Amino acid sequence: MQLARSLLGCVVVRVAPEGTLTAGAIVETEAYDGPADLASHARFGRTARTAPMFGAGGHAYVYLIYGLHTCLNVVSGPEGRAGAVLVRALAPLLGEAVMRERRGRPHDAAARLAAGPGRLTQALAIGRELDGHDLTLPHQLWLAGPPAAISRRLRQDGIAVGPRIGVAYAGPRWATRPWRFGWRGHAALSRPFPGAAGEAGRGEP
DNA sequence: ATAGGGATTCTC
DNA sequence: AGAATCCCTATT
Repeated sequence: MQLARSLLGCVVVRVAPEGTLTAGAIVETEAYDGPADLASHARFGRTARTAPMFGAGGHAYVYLIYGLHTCLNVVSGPEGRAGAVLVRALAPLLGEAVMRERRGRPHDAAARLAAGPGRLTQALAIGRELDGHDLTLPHQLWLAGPPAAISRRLRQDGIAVGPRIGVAYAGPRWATRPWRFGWRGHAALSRPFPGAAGEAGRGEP
């Protein structure tokens, strides 16, 4: 959970094989724990797919969801201890035009280009070939610490906390755990946080 | 071998 | 509200 919080404001840098550079600041994350966490892919123990989750921290865990979308995770903790943070949304910093072209949606607002785990990986051209990739080295895909200006703005706006998305199957105990973190009020959030100002749910009688 | 389901997104 | 889509997991 510490990692999920501290990743907010950090910059994801991607250099695609063609040399195309894209980058964005993380505005939303979700924490997933080890085998005890019934919402985590680690709940079945170590398998071929989830092996990176059990590996050394600072590496990527990239998987395919719903047969169509790719999700990027940052592995946490020491080797042997499963855990990862899903990166759910980025605020674009570099390569907006490239992201828009990759998304194939010319009319999308800049802040929406990487708002959501699937959109994010599409905008940065992150595929399963990067599964297990070391994110601490400046090669292909890596993480940079939060720039001072971004860090300052994040501090001013605050961090919103809420339950994780799409994990109802894990049962109430795990589905309601407040392990989703976001830059409060940011336009690049994948969706609003419950109780967050500015966007209410359905009207209440 | 095969069935069931999903850390999503877009359109109707 | 519902489809698209395919890999992973579990079961036979």
